[in-house]
Amino acid sequence: MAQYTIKELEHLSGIKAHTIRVWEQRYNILCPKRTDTNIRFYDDADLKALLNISLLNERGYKISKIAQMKPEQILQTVTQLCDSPCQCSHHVNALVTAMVDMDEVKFDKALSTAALQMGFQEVMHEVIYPFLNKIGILWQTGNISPAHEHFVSNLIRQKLIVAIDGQVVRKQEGKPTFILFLPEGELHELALLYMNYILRTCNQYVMYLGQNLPFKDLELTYEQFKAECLCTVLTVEPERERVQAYLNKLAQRFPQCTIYVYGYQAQHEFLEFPPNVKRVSCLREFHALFK
DNA sequence: AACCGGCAGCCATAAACTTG
DNA sequence: CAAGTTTATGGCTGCCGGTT
Repeated sequence: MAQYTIKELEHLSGIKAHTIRVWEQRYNILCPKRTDTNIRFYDDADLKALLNISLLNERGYKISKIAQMKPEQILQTVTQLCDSPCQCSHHVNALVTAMVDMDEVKFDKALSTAALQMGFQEVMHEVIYPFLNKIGILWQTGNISPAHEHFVSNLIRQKLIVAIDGQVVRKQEGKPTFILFLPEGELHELALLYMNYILRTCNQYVMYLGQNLPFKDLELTYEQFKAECLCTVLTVEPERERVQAYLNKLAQRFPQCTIYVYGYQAQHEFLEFPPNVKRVSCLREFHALFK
């Protein structure tokens, strides 16, 4: 069972650590265990309870009212609220809960109901991305196990692949070709898959080469198909110090291409983008380019 | 020993809300 | 609408464990 510090709870629930302490002191909301040195730590049950409370609080329920409610009552009210459409944060919370439970059915159900209510693209932008951001915070602190990471990324991957499958685009004369790839050592594929989906919905012709692609193979494919555009996502590779050199290498080796670069490593302020390399700072922006 | 970062606990205050 | 109440947030201080 996972353990969380008060800071991690703050990130996951959006409730400030200070406020969590005050609520505990005033209303006995959450009674965390303590270390020998009196530091609070929380378990999965605490996290789930707080996610529900934060949802009610967000919807205007006063904390004093919530504190008076019994746990079953809170659960019931949350369920009622979740039935009303167009509320994104509860979908995100549902995903976090399903993840800590490693409950595939629940996870799938959360994704499906969200998709039913708002459509797949909106779910990607409004639910899955906020969700990945939230747990990204946990990944950085090492509190999420690799098992959790695989669990969620595989399920989301499946959804994306099914969605992509439904978008067949034929090569036509005069239509540009996009090559999508991740650099060597890079395995974080979700964003690249989503770019694939976006391009196909915008009726663009895509060659998807996937993760961990050696530079040589990229060159070979390029030579063979003469693509007009390249797209890539830099999450951990290349490292901070080597990103600039990598961008320059791409620009120099593929001067005829427009190269779109997304991902954490592409967002650093100090980077200088060569004229044919475009920084993608969010995927909505990327989508807007091809509408 | 001096310093640092994170935390608990207390107090003050701003902002939102309720009541008469 | 003014006064009172509730709630969230920020400041401050001292404590603790770890580091230099």
